[in-house]
Amino acid sequence: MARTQALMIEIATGDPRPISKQIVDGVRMKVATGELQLGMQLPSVRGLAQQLAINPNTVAKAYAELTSEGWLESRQGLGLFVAPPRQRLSASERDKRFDEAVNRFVHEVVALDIGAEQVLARLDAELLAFAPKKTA
Amino acid sequence: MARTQALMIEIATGDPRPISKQIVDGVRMKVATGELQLGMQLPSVRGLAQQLAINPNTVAKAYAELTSEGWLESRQGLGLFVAPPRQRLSASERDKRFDEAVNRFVHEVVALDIGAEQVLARLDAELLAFAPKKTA
Amino acid sequence: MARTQALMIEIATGDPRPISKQIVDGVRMKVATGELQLGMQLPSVRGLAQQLAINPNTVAKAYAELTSEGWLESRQGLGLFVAPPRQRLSASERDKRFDEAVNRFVHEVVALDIGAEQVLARLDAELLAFAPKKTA
Amino acid sequence: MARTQALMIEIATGDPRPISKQIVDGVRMKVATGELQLGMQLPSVRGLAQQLAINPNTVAKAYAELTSEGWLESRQGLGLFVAPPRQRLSASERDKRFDEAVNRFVHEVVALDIGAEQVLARLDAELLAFAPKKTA
DNA sequence: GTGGTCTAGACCACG
DNA sequence: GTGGTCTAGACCACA
Repeated sequence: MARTQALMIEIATGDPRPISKQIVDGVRMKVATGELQLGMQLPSVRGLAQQLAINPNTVAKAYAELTSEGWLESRQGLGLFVAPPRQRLSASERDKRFDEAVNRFVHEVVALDIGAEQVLARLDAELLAFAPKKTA
Repeated sequence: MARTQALMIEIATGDPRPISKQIVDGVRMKVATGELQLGMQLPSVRGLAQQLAINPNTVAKAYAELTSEGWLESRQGLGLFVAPPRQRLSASERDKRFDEAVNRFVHEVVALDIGAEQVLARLDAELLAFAPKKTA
Repeated sequence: MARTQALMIEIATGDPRPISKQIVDGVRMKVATGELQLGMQLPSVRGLAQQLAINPNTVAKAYAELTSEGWLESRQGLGLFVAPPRQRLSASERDKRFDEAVNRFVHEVVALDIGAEQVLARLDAELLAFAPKKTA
Repeated sequence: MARTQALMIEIATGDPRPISKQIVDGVRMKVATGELQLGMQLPSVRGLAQQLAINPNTVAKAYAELTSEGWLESRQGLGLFVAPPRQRLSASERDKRFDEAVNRFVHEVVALDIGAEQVLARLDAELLAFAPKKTA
């Protein structure tokens, strides 16, 4: 019950992020937006590796990270599934990471000399795209 | 007022960015905010390296990147100075980097499961702090 | 400053835990007991791998897990160091994991038909050995 | 009173233990606490497999392990029954498993940075709940 | 079939 | 020198 059709994860060769991180980000995104819902099965390590034409170990590494972060859970011999959401980080840790992310982003944007209005408008649009969260 | 007093750049050991990038970001930030103004001289490679207790090669590499990007210019035998503002990046390059920054930031925020309103409010405040740009 | 002498981590072939997990547990233990103190450098990936006669990737995997858990932090090109302690898990997550650990342990002990007094005495001794925490 | 009503063993999808081990642990627990008493019959392999919606092979494997450990005994053509209590494990085997369990538990608790007093108090309560052992 | 671990060896960025 | 990533291929436990 609850199988994924294809799970269109894309990896871009030009992307500076390592492949495994792209997979992690992609899956995390799809779970956050509800495209991947609670209990859904993910493509197999070997399957996704073949689909993306990369080494299975790379996929396994990404899945392992997602599992240790609590996004996925493995059922022995069956595969990996979207795990029930739970609060994994302490409030202080979340705040710290949020601060870091904001700082880095502001640095970059200021360095590019882009107006505040433009930045906010863009982010408003991007973030609203993630408003419809898990329907479960 | 053509000399810098100290150039308080800070290196954080916990920061995931390489040290050279921290320097580049820091200088770019200070130029963008006007803390480092046109014509001001930067600390010498050896001086800053000693002040930060890091390898001079690392400082040199950062300065080289800033120079090639047009933020600084070297005057033979005198040292490095803040360069006159010119179009440092092509429009397409700026857009590309902006897209990347936005993408990375959105990814991180989604991963932390922080609401769009909170993100926008925070960024609004942070960006306004940089409104008084270059006095040039 | 603050180098490790040898860091006697031991891996037992008879141990059912995978090698990388043994390393993770060992380091975590030494940090928790203060044997490895804040800012101390860990043996290099290649060095520890050679010392334990295992593959460097296995050490790297263990170190990566410890880093993502917040026990260690890497300084580019320099090595890995004990990170400042911070609260990484939410209270609810901690409680959940504690419950799981207690449950599993009680299951095992009951299955072995070992008296409660004996269990408590043993644990009392084991846990007190970790009383002298970080002197920093 | 030689028949079990249902044998409420529960399988948790999030549990890191393999399903077969969950069954073994569950049955061992129920025998140890006296919920399953001497001579009681266990549900059939197929029945339990259907009830838990898992592969019959998995149940068979768990029953085989329990039988080989002396918790259950099969009566040809009748089914599996709780075996009379005998020394199921040698003293050295018991000690070995106890050591392992203690070690694993201490590792986990240390990793969660939970105080010794809290751990002991909790275990004290949990273990006392199992004081009324086998009525046999 | 599934995921998990380990080995071996390569290449990269950083200092 | 340091850690980080990726590939290739092997072996294991589990269902």
